[in-house]
Amino acid sequence: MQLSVKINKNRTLRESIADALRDSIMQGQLKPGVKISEPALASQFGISRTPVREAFRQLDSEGFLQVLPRRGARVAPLSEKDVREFYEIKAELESYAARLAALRLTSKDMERMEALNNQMEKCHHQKDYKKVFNLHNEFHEVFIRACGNDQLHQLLKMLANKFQRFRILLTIAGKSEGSISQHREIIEAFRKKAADEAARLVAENAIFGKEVIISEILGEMQ
Amino acid sequence: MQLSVKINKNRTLRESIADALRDSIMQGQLKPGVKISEPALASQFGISRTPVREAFRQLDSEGFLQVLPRRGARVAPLSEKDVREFYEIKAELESYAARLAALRLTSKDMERMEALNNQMEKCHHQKDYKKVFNLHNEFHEVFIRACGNDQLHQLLKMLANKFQRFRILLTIAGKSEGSISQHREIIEAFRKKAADEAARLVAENAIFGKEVIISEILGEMQ
DNA sequence: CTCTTGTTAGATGTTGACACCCATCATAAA
DNA sequence: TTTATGATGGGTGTCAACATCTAACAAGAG
Repeated sequence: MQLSVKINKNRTLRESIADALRDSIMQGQLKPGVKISEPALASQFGISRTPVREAFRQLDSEGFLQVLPRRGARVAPLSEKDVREFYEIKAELESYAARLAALRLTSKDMERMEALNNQMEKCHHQKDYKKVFNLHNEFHEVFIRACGNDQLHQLLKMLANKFQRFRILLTIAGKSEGSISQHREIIEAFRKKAADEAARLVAENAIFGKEVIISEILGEMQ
Repeated sequence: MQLSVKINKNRTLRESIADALRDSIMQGQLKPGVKISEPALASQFGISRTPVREAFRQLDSEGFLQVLPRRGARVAPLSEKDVREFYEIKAELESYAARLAALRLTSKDMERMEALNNQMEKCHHQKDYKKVFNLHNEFHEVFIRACGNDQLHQLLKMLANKFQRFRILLTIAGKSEGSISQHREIIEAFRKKAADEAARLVAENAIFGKEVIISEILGEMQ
């Protein structure tokens, strides 16, 4: 495996390694179930095993790695059931965030969501899927942050990261038109300050993502 | 500080230390903001710093410790806002779990919830608050597990642990009557398979907990 | 007196070494 | 052939030592 680690003088080796591993898992370069060897990683970067081990511990708690005592670390596998459950949790939490945000979004927020969604559409047509994915995340982050519940924001971010490798399949497969039009409806509901409608639409958006992932992507993968 | 660590031959030192620290933080023996020294902990148990450091990493990701690079570890402080946000997230997720569980609870589950709640009442009168708290947790766990979403179950457990030191104040302060009668209503709704009603009651139960904590406990602490 | 600049003691980050454990494979018994 | 037993090679858990950094205090300049 090829990990790119930028060793910044101000940062800890553990931090650098953890970030590099997390990125690599999130982007799907490190496949689920793959075993990761401490000595190999350590020698690959010319460092000792200690910072590598500490990074493992951290990523284990974050759900990216599965570290079994005396058995080493593997990339945490995610089952179809896990993905389904994730989207259902996301639907609940994001729709709650939307309900709160509906009454708190500023006009600046609204402009930003609109701009992000338009950019998303443009990038989608240009087939710049990586960018589509990032814009998609930023769109959702606007109202999640605006809802005022910081822990909810943090929690959703953590979950989104953990399942990024699956979520990104949606945009890579060019299935973003649905989301883009759904986003327009969501913006419209926010504009009307229709909290319940916004909440419902956001939940539907998540469930829509689940359905597409399950039926069209995971179905084909095997 | 007095940590009790049972060093089991089959378990890793890191695991033992992490569990001991987590317990101590959850039970409020280690107060928020208190600095924890690696060398002190290590020498206290006659081990080296390495397993202690790894335990720190783990507890940091779990939200119990706040470890700043080159500045050491402190017990993560939780603000009143954090507690409020936690209960609101709990309300959303548990009510979702209740809605799903309403159609899946077995008669055995129902009997168990009833038995747990009755025991809770008995222990409450006997002022065995530690036991009340555990029974309370078990009660909620019944329908959270029955909902079928394992990740939701895991997530709620993690959140409950992280905020245990506050939640337990409720029962210690003898404020459990409200919950006990609310539990009866919840059981009744489950018996009728009234999913929406059960969901609403469970959410109200969480918000009730929030209100009591905020107004009667945190208010008095300063 | 306040702020800045060494200085120093203590803590954290990292290393290399060692003991122990686990998986694997070879050998032997059934 | 299949199962059981026991080497062995590699990996993991832990340690002690060293390097580096932080925080606290002392001394000096403004």
